[in-house]
Amino acid sequence: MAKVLTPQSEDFPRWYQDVIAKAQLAENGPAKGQQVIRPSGFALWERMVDEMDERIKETGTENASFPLLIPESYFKREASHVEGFAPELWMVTHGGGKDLEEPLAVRPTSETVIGEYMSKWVKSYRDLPLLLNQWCNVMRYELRTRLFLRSSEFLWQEGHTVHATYEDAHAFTLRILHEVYADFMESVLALPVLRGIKTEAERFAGALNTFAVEALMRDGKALQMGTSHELGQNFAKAFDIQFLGADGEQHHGWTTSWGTSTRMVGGLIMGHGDDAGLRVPPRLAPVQAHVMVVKDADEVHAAARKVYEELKGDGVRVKLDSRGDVAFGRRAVDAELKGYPVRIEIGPRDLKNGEATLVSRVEGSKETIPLGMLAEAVATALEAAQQELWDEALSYREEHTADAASVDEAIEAAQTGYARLAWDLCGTEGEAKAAEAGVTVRVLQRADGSVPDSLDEDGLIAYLARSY
RNA sequence: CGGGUUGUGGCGCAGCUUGGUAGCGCACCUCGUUCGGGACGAGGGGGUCGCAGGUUCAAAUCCUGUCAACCCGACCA
Repeated sequence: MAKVLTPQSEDFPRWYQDVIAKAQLAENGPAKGQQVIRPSGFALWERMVDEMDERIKETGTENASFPLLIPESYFKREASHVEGFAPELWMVTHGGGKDLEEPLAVRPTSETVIGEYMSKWVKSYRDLPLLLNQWCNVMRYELRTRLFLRSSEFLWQEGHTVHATYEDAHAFTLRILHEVYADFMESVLALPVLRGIKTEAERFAGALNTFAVEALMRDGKALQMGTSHELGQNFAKAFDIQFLGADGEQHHGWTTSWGTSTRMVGGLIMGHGDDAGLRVPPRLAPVQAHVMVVKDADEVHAAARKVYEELKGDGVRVKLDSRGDVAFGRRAVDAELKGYPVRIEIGPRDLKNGEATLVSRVEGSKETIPLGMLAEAVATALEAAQQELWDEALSYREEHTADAASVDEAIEAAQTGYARLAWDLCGTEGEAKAAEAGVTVRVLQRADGSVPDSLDEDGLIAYLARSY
């Protein structure tokens, strides 16, 4: 097999850049920190959007769209929010050739504009809960950028809700974390995630609590894949989101916000990719089966077309590669770079025996299958690939999680993965010390692995790691 | 803000010391032979050498200035 990429073991960041370039996923934009997402990369994102949107709607949340430009004054209404985001804001100061009376911020997140409208729309407890989501782009000024992981503009989904009580808001924050985010990442992306609560240092600006899901990449570094915040009444007070309760009194609402972004594409690449390129789990894959004409001959084209139609009819996302002017090896390497889960090679040799060759990207295996049994074999292979990716990622995480008895031990263990350390033995001082060594507390969990309701609980366990 | 490095076809680079017709690999185009793991041959297209000025018969090359990017440090989180 030709060496197409820098091996992961040699230089992981270089490997990451290589895959993105060679699989034609994305490239840098004209200005610093921008990214251009190419069709191959965007197809992955579109599939994520489809799956996520379905789960979001399942919670009763509806999609809407709010303005890209937000009056600067809105940001100033919530003190810690503006403080947290000020360094990352892009401001628009001119329009129509004139100075604007009030600068407009390019949204880095939309709590403030949406809060303004929630205030208008919520009058009665009967209006609650108000469950909104928008798919959009946001901009944050960034110095150190990496494609998909950190860029000055990115695509995401941001949910914003108002509830009548703390309990309802809290439960919804966790419902999103479990039923939308963790479920999508584990069952579709085949990436096991740690669910937990963020420390004060890592909390969203203006939130009461931030919950997150974290995945471990194949270089032992963690990646925050999604966050869900309970905002308490902070934004409700800043934006006057009040409702008349059944008791006849005015009450401030309890709000939440939650988001996932194109960063998940980076997580997919680094969570499953190998030295031959991407490995895309079948449930996500924009192309699940790649039907490849091996030899440029009429009967081969006809047979491949037939297989393509049959699989398509079965609901498989299938792509027919009938290019006769590109050598087999190059086409095979391309398919591996892009991580298509299964490939069906059809050539004269196969046809003579009434067979096709089924190649699994994940396992690297090849087997010949009678044409009549191909549909069934493809379905089986897709299921196996999904399971195999999950199993690999899970055992990788297990092998790269170590218990530590002190901050120093945790820093040491975090060089290769997660370090588990009793939060009592760490604390904010230990967290600061670890941060100096490039190690951060990713999430806190209860001893039984469940998600704490707040940081006040006793006996919490910290997961420390290096991270992106 | 300080120190360092680098700017040459789309990408990666050589050429600069010692001025003299801008080159190489990949990619791209055409034709042919190929096509079961990044094919081969022949031919071809594409570059104001970051920008400005200077020295010289002649500057990618020497000199001055300038801009930009990257790395290290500091600052911030």
